[in-house]
Amino acid sequence: MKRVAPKALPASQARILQKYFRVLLQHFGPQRWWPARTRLGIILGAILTQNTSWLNAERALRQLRKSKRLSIERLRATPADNLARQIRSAGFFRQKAGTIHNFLNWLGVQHGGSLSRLFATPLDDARRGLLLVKGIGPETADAILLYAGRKPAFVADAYARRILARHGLLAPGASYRAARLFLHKHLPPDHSLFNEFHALLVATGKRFCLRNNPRCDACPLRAFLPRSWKAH
DNA sequence: GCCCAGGTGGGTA
DNA sequence: TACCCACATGGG
Repeated sequence: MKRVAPKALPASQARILQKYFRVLLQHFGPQRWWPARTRLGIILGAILTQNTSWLNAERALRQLRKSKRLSIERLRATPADNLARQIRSAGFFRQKAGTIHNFLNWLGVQHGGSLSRLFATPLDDARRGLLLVKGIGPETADAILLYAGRKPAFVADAYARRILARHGLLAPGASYRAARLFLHKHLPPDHSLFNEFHALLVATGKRFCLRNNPRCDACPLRAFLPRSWKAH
């Protein structure tokens, strides 16, 4: 019988992800996210940055700080139209003002207004609860759980999905759910790893993996791009 | 003027 | 389930 050289085992998805993480960390250094100081600031930032640049979200956050409304009680006491005016720079301001109130009211009813109590509940329960809040979808829920709650919930945002899809690790146009499942399946559930990895993917996406103008030739992950990726 | 940015929810087929 | 659309500001 003809002897066939054993095929080299394909690198496991887990190994590929580990490699990406090492390369990105080496290239960019630690990102030390989330760029907000307090848990409440992180949660508000997660809502304010929905489909919005962080610059505009940060302006809104600064305005809230300036008007001394950065507390659960004061935000709850601020009428919706007033709150909307303050966060105008973040765009979708009426919707986001509603979401902030929805979240704080839910927190009051379900967790006695205590973030510590919210984050003391098991990850899956906390996530299910957050998803019941109108205006909080899967990405915002994961950002809150990961960055404010230090829970291992990967934020499989647009940048993460775009990068993984271009590298053939996800199907093009893969859903949030599919991307999150993939990352959770192939990474150890470590919140500090999820935190740093997500932040590094955003750093990569912003600079090199733009929607219609990818700059793969300069990307630190260029060596891992599949040959099939020719859109540049 | 145009495209884009760390999404979400409601409607329709 | 899979699309389509409204929601809105500000930078390049």
